[in-house]
Amino acid sequence: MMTVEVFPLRFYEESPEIVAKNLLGKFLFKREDDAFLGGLIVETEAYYGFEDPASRAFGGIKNYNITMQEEPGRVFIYNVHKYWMLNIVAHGPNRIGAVLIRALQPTEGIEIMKRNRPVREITDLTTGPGKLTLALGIDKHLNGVPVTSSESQIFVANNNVKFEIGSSRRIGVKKDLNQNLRFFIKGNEFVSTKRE
DNA sequence: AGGAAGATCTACT
DNA sequence: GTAGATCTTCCTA
Repeated sequence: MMTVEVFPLRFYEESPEIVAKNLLGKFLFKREDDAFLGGLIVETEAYYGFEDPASRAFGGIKNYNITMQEEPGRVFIYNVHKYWMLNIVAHGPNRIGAVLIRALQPTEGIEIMKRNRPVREITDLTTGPGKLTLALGIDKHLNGVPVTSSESQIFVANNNVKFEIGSSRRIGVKKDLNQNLRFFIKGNEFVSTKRE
């Protein structure tokens, strides 16, 4: 693998919306023995705290969502409909928030990921929040792990690419806020849905 | 101990 | 476009 440049904690100490956009085009890697699984982040969604009816923190801090209000730059994982959702905690001081990783463009460990989640087309491998956690072998045990160190089992690394950012309402959300909080790389074929 | 909800996915029509 | 399957967690009793 190429040289790895991770981001410091302050990269994640911004509003979820800002971090959601800043994470696009960056690498996400998960360590698997001697191999790395992962790829480019091509689709994200921002979630806030008590004021966001779609947020896991809506209704109060509980055991299972406590990570959302703790230190930014850490993994926050919860379950929905049998699948694990991968988030990265992102918020200013004394706030609550996280960024949901919705889709990856696979670049590393593709063979292993295909074993974890057999598919015919590579465009089916990690093009959805539940799909990518299965392919990368991510579950609740990674909850709280910092993505700010390349020594972590899972981390985010820098990458310099140019692209246009598209946005839309969040996917699958019953009670959404009145603004676009889903962001994706325009024209990328690994975005989970064409909806804009 | 049981019921309900959910930021999903797949397979159909 | 929609129905149904499926799991983890929370709420009430």
